[in-house]
Amino acid sequence: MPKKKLSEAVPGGGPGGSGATSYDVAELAGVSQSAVSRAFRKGASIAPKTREKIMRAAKQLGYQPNAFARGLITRRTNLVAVVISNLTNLYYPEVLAELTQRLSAVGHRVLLFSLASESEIDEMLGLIWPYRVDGAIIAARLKDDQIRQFNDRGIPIILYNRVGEAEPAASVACDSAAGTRELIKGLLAAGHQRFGIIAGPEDSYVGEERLESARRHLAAAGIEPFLYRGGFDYRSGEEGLRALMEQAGGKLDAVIATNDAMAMGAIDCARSTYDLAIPDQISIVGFDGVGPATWSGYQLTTIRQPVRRMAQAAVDMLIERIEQPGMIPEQRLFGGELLPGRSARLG
Amino acid sequence: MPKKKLSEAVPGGGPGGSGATSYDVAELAGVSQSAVSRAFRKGASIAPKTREKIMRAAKQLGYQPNAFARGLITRRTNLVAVVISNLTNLYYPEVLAELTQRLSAVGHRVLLFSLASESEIDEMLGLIWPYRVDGAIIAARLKDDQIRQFNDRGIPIILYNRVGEAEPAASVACDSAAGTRELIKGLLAAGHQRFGIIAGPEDSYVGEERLESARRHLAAAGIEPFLYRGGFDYRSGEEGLRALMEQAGGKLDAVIATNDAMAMGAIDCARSTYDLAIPDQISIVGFDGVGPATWSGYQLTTIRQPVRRMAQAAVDMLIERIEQPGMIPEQRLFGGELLPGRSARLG
DNA sequence: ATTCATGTTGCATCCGAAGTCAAAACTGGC
DNA sequence: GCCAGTTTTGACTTCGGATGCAACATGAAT
Repeated sequence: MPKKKLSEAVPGGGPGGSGATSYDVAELAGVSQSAVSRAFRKGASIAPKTREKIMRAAKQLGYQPNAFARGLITRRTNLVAVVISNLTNLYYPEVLAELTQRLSAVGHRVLLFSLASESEIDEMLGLIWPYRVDGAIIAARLKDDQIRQFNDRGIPIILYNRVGEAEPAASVACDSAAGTRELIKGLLAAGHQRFGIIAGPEDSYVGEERLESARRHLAAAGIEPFLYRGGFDYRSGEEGLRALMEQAGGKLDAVIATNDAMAMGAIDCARSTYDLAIPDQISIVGFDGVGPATWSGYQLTTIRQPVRRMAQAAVDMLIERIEQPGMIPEQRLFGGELLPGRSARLG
Repeated sequence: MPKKKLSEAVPGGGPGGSGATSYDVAELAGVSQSAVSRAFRKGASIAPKTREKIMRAAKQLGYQPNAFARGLITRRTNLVAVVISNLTNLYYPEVLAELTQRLSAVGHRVLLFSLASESEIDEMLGLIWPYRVDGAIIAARLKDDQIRQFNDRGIPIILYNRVGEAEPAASVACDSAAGTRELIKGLLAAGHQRFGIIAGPEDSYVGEERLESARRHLAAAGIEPFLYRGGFDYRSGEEGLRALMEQAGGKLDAVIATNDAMAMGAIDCARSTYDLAIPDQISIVGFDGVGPATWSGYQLTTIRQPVRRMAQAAVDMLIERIEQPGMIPEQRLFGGELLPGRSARLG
């Protein structure tokens, strides 16, 4: 009785029960298990008509190679971890959708992790390791030692809109500084004098970059802006506008919000609470170019991140680093597109 | 030489390289591989101080059990497939965030699939099978034969805001009919006479339910509404309002949009194109209760789906069915919450 | 017909953890 | 100190597919 490892009779009795294995297919096709394995590996040494015979048997049994068995032996899992800090942000769903589809297109599956707070990262890493992912795309703030853990394990990662500090890490980001500079150049050219900034939380990398850039360019024009710190959400925008108006004694020419959600909050607040006409009485700009920014109720003046290109780049870079480990981490910075909108007067 | 299967010297030389196995830990701790395995399985027969010794060795090597090896032998992968048709919808990111976090909390990982179009489902199923997921949560429209494939393979699924037709399937949904009835009851009580409906695409299950319910309740009051079919997005809402105004000869009392995004589009269009005051000159209602619905610029009158409770229920039901296969599929219908908002006059 | 190159095939082994089972190490009672 | 009863332990096998290697088939060249 040389045949072994044949799965039990299918419980349901129907064709293609859950557990057809390569041995089952081999038996039905009258070949060895190795042949079945080869039939499913493109480029393997197998006669076309044998493959065809095997494929026919496989289809009949509803056989699909077990990714766990395959991953165990090949050490390639075709899994990519995607870590996104807060999904309820308006911006990330778009990124996630792009990443998921592009990763699928190149044969990888997405293992999704979302964080309720950045402090959960270490805990989450412990959940990633067992799955031996081939790589990771991370849109959350990793500390150097966390990046190092990936490097030590030889798992390539791409940071999305973040960059490593001491530890080398490949990254894809939108040029926040340049985008902010464009906006400010326009606002200054249009003659705005009294500026307010609605910034994000201090632990946001892009938020700080945008804030920093805004301050620098305003300072170059001899302007000291009022500042409010929010949480990147709509309510922070409303609250921020109120706070800034207070600080500025009601006289504010322009408000720079470091993302669109806050800009929209500021716009609604300016209209409803202060009865200001936008952009005639006050200019408000955002950053990101999320969907609602182009809604006719807002028509936000903002910088649109080239999400599709960025996602494509992240996936390409990751695959490249998976195929060819040990490459020097590359950093790609994308320029955003200025959406003129109608929420600000630009010169 | 009885010791075998020890991994090579760690390439990086650092502690905790990528490939520590249970054999490595066993050697370092001076025990057998079986002991290591037991140390990581709660409830296994192992002396507390042996476990401690092993855990220390494991930590030193950065060892984490290989989920692929474990999954292969236990036939439990701790993976749950989550399928979401279009992520760029405002509603689903919230659902996804909830699902991901709750699944994590019960020890499951999310394998995410997103669809560019519903026609890709068959293709996507082929990508799911190899991973032998323990279960699936599906917010996309499955045909009966697709549901059957899950049933045949013994993979429990929960349909989210969808229900099976002929084929039995567990599901979690928000009661669209009841929610719509509430809205219409209110609108009728406030004396609205001329109604328009901005519906979603015909292949949306919830969309059709809401439309159907709206028509029925209006018919009961002897009202025949104008109808426009959109695509569930903001632009459809704008376009829809325009189309309805045209149909109604500019005289429209109330507009029922079958989701919030379209309702917001309709509101903006009513204000900017027709210069109508909301809700004084026209009432507009939505459905879902997405984030922007409560923004002060909209304050949408809508039905909020209890997303958190629904996600929790979906996860609970799924886990239950994973632990105890063969249960009769249960269907849970949740009532929504009426958010009065300020976009409609309700009686 | 013989030889050699090329293309296919099957056998045996491996990946890494989990579980079975029998042997070994404790435990307490006398 | 000995014995029965209970933990605890390690050797061995298993999950399902991939792959090196040797055996085999095929066809062309001699």
